[in-house]
Amino acid sequence: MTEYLNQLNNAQREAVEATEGPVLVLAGAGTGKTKVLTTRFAHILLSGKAYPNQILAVTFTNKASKEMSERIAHLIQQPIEGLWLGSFHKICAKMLRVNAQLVGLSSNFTILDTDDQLRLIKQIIPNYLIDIKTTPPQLILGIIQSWKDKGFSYGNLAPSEKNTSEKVIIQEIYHAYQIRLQQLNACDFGDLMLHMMNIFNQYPEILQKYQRYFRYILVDEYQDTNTIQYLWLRLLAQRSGEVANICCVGDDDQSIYSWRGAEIANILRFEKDFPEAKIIRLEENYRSTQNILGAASELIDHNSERLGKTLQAANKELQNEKVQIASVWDSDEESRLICDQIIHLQKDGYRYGDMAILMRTGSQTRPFEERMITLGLPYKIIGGLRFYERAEIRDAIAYMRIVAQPNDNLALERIINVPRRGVGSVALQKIHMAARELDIPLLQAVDHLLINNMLKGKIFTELTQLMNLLDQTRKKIETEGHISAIDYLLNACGYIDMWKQDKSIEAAGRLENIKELFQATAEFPSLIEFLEHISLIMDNDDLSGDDKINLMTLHAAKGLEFNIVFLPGWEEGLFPSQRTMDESGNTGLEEERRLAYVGITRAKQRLFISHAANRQIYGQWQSSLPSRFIDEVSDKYTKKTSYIKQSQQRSFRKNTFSDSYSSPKFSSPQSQGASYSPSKRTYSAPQSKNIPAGSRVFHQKFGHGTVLSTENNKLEVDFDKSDIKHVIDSFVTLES
DNA sequence: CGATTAATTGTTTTT
DNA sequence: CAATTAATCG
Repeated sequence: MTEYLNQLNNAQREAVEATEGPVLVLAGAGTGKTKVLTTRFAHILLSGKAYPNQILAVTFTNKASKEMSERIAHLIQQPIEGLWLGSFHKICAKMLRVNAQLVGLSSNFTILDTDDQLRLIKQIIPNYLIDIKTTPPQLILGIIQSWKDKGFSYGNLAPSEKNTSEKVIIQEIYHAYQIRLQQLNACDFGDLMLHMMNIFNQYPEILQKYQRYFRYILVDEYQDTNTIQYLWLRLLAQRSGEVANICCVGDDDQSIYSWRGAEIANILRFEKDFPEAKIIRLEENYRSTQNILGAASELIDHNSERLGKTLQAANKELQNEKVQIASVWDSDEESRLICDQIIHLQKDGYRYGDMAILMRTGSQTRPFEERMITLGLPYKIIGGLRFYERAEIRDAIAYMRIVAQPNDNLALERIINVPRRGVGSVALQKIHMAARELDIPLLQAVDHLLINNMLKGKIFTELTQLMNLLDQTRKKIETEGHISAIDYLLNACGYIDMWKQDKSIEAAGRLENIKELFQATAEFPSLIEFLEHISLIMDNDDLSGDDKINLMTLHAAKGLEFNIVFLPGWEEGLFPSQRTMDESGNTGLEEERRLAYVGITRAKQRLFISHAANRQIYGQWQSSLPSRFIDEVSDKYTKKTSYIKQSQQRSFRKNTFSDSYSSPKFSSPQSQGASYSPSKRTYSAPQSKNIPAGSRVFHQKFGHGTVLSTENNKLEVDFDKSDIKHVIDSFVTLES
């Protein structure tokens, strides 16, 4: 029965068994944080201390909560339902659906995405005396967002927050914005938390209900909680006259979201809020080799504001393998070097899926993508442009929204002229006027204008057709289900055709994405439930699975681990980012350093860091110095190699980073399967084929071109929109 | 109204 | 340099 406890070390076991009272677990990288959380959850259940729905477990990402629920189900040997397990926002949304009327919303409120928020702000701004040049809508939205993160409604803004004349005006915009949201029966991400906080404060009986309900509270990634999340947790945990059973797990060295309002101070404040709190440190690292861990520790030691931990490596393998640090001439050399190394390691038996390239910014993926396409290496980009943020997906979702909720004005605005229906700003203005005069939603206003013959010609026919289509779709949902109804709508309204006729390279990928969206829809019983789901979710990154090299930002890599990790672009200005240092000075620098620490500690066996002396920024070549982080790690754990001379002399050779490693030799099969789609941005090598010189071919990345010559499976192609390039034949399709 | 063209502006990081 | 946005013309 308690078999699962034997799998833990002493500190872990202590953290699991200390179920009563407040507990703070300081869990270093790779010390089994998730294991502790899930085992603790299972332990509470299996020892009969609480029912599944009496435990509140908050994580930061949906991905993390998904993993947690899977692992818990595995531990207790049965699937569990009705859990209060999810991201802060998801749990707040769940609570708010029940209590919506208390803040003037009905329970089917919409959750707006950034796009909608911005559109709303832009509509409001003209009524206020504010210069869009100096304070763009983005900035205004950002300030409102940060106020929400700190728990300020427009009415109770702290005086210190309105220290400039602009901010006083923005406060008024904030007010107007909230009024508009209420009219739309909508709220934004920040509101999910803020509304619940206000409800808790205004209606103590509701707060008490939840306090009594949740007998145990578990919090993951505690170092990344922002002020309002902290206040929310504290309200739920601090019952009067009782000691709360709250357990927070975090690592102050891995706090990398302060730009989003996260407060490391929360983790330091824990002891003050819960004086009798038990603090448990997990310091035994099961992930990385000693050299990797040593380098990480040395680096993070340069930070001053930390609680301090000493990580011990449990892994005694590969002791001679040092962290490789390479200097190269430019970013092209860098991607070449890393890709060569990847090929090498793959031949030595490592899987592509065990390797990752982690970088500071999303745009750094480009040179790697290009290199990998030419070499035929399979890769996938995790994060990047989020699936649900793509234009075609948002359009399709807007159609679903207007079907599900006819008064969703923002959705209508998005699709009313997509595909083109001749509705421009003038016609839209007319609809807006009618809606305002009669105090009705936009869709009704359209109806009104149509009935009274106030729209002419093309617009009249097109909009009449659209309105009929929407009605038909709503009926079809009843008879045929939402999937075929939506499918019908998108085809009949010409949206699908619009992309079919689009001759740009991305169009095919976009259609594929819409197909994928339908698949996702199918997993939900109703349209409403699907829409609720997507407004909160971001996890389209089906991590495991295919054997592909992982490309992602350092932020996206948090919580993951890989056998082989490459960290390119360690240059002053890029990493640490100049912008962060300008904006937040030393605090910013320390956060960058934590980001570097997160990057290093992702690696289990081998770690490669590199910097280029020259890099293209805004199309301009700029020379840059090695990152200061490189100097902060001593030779004890690292081996530095410069490739600069060779590369300049163009006598660059393969077998690059290290020639001294040894690993098992066995061939692993080349992965095959899915094809390259530009918007999904994953890629694997297809079968090779015979293409004679002179053929016209199409390349997913470079477009159309003529084959000049062939050599084995390599083609020399003169691309119409680009210059002559060498590509592998399997990346190209033959045209008639 | 919409399509073409000129100008400008920017690259963190995400629930 | 590319991608988005504003401006202009048809």
